[in-house]
Amino acid sequence: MPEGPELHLASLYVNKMCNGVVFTGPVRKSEVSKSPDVPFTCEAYRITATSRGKEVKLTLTPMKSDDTKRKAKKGQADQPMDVVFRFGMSGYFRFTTEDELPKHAHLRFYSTEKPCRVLSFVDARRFGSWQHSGTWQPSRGPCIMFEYKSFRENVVSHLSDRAFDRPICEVLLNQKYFNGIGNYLRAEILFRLNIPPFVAARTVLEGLESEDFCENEKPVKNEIADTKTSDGTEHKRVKEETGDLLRLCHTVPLEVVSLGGKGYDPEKADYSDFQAWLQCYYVDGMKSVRDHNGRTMWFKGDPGPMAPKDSKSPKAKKRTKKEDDHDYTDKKKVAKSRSASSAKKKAVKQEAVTKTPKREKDARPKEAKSKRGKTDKPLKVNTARHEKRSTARRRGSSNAGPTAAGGLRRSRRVTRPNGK
DNA sequence: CGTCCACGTCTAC
DNA sequence: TAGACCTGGACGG
Repeated sequence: MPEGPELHLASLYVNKMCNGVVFTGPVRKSEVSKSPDVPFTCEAYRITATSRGKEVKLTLTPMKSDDTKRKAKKGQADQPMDVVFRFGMSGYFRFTTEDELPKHAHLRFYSTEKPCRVLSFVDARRFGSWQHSGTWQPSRGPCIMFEYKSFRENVVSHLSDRAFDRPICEVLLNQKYFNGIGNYLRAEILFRLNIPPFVAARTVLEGLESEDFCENEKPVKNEIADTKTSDGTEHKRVKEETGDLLRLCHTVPLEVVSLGGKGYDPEKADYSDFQAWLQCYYVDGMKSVRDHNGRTMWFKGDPGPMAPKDSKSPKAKKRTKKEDDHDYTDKKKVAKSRSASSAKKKAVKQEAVTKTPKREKDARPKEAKSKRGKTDKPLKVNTARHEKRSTARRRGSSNAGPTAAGGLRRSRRVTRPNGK
């Protein structure tokens, strides 16, 4: 989930769910988490949230009480504390009753409610992190959504930075300049402007002004015009996006925010709106290649001059040694055995804490290129009916597969929503 | 069962 | 510029 829009939706979720709720006691961390303990405990405090780019900050505010004046009990906080979170690949917040704690709830805030409810930072992969008494990470630039003006100025005034020597698609992931842009957003943004992903960033950006002169232009609705070409293939022509690249880095993420909860609230695990919103990322018919950092770049048309020279011979990687395979990752599937009886301590299977070494990569280059004429597949499969994503599922280039941002599991939509 | 893939950083050679 | 860090879902055999 986590790109700028999801982090912001997470902050809205926290503010909505925790409005009026009183929290109490210490902040609790899971056994397996490597992030720092949060040294905060208070009889009664409130929680509010804000977001900036790809970070969310929770503010824990002690409530006034008689105790406060009487010099609260030792250890009790009387000053607010900020905890800054980064979501990694799988982080999110959930507010549930105590007995419905989600799996992987690594940091928890307990309310004073009767059936106690808990605000949890949930993160299955644990790539996320938090820092107490924190501030926004200094190395990250202004938020693309809510600090638009300074975001623009920061980019435009630093175009001489060597960072802009790289392909635009890779620079868009540089959080020092594009705090909030992630893998699906870079694809959607470049796609809207038809910018080849592997063109030098400076080339694409030079000439843009610090000021956004489009700001007041009415957002011309993107018209979609279906046209038939000689070969009978149906094409959809996207009519002019308003604004330059930097403006789209601001408006496109905001479109996701406006989609609402669907994008975030895992509760209603309904990502259909989000899926329908995607025009390029993981969309059937689009191309994809690994960028120089091993991340999949989705695009249409020309990849651009700086495209990876197919260099990475993924296959050359060969098997990784076999020797070490003894991961003692005791997989005790949570046998939902409802041993309601006493001892609840050990019952809670902990995530493996073994330090077992060597496991394979996450983003490792894979098969590449497989040029294929556009021949078959006139991408107009609305006939469907039972249509199980039966479509070819070649990786490395040219098209989709399952699972993606926001959980784009299952079949991919093949036709644009507004395409007729 | 095993392999591949995933919305992102981090640090170490 | 590679790995490291993780879990789990989709798929293939």
